[in-house]
Amino acid sequence: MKATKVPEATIRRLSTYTRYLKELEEQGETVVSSAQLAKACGVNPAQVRKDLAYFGEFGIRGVGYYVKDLYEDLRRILGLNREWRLAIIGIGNLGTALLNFKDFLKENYKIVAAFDIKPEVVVGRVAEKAGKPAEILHPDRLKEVAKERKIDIAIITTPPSEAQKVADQVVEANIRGILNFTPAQLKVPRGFIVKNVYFTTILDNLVYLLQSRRR
Amino acid sequence: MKATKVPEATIRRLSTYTRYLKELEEQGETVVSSAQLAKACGVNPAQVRKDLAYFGEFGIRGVGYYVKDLYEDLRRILGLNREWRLAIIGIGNLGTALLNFKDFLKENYKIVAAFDIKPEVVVGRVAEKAGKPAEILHPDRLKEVAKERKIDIAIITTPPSEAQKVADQVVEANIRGILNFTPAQLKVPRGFIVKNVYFTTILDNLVYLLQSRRR
DNA sequence: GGATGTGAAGTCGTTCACAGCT
DNA sequence: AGCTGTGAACGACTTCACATCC
Repeated sequence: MKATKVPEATIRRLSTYTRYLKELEEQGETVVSSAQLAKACGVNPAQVRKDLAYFGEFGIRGVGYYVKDLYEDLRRILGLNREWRLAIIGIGNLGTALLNFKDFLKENYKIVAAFDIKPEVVVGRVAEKAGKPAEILHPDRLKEVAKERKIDIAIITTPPSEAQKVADQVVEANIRGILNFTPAQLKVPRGFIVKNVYFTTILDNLVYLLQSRRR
Repeated sequence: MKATKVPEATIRRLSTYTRYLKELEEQGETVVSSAQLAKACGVNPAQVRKDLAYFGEFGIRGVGYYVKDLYEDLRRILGLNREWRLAIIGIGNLGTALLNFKDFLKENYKIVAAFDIKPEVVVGRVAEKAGKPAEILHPDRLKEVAKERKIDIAIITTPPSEAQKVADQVVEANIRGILNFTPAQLKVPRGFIVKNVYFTTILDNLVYLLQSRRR
């Protein structure tokens, strides 16, 4: 057990491990080794052990890890053992998809609000897709609603040109976490955290790899 | 100019640089320094120069880089100077969003096919959103259609449980690039490339950071 | 003068290899 | 005997600092 800073990559992998552990648990497996976990998640066995070592000792030498215990420990470590309340800002195609996307979201994530500059325009689209009338709010109400509904995280799916302005409002509303789907580089004050989901960039990346290996 | 392997992170950043260069060009700027580029993209100036150094010398000492030239050089390096033909497999909420998502996709990406196991079920949804009847094909036709339409990249947006099966069909169709939006760990033979857009994982990551800093 | 290009130093993350438990 | 936990070796990427060139 250390107090060292935990690499970002470690957290990403812990998240992957939990998914696999959940599967194992559903299959009734009780024990798993670092080697097995590593293979399933495409990493080195020592890496698995190192990742866990940042947070304590979870295994039994000569045996492995108890699936259920490790699963629960990891969920606790990652903060997935409590509810996180999300708002989606920018109800275009992507925002709409996310609103309807509950299947992909783990149970501990709850979408509690949706914002768009043109509520009246987008409300129809969401309604027809969700099968019930949806409530879309104007971003000017962010601060008020954030407090009222205890929003933890803002997901930004506006056009890139609007993203920084929205981010400023999010900060103003004191929502500390931002998941940014736009390619814009958001600037936020210390204490706020932005994570980017650059799938455009990842696509570019894929293209580079494809292109550079046909030599 | 070196023949060393280029770090993945470098490619990601080059992609970011191109976006900023495009902006500069539109604003009529002709020259940019590594310091300016670095600031806009949130990295170290030396990093910018190192990234570029993998591919040659693009700047003029004492001056900086010509915006237009660098933009075009980077596009060429990344392989963005030709058309890439995409197929989307799995026309649920996310797949539908991507189909309607042309605004986010650069001009050189073209969606040329959409697949789903239940074409008749999803076709209505896409049609009404796109404003014109859409053609949704059954994945069994992947191989045939891939050849015919020269599909370069498959974007997988099926439920996680179907992802590996679909990936096998993609490989069978000899589509070399896969952009995987599911949390499944896809196994493909050597020569095929998978890139993951784990936004679920990134969300977990954000939660960890939020949770661990409130101490 | 001033900004690039780059070896060298530094930092961070991964893998090895083995001691330590069960 | 077997698998974890971990210091040490390794490797990869980043940052520094300065020589180089316009």
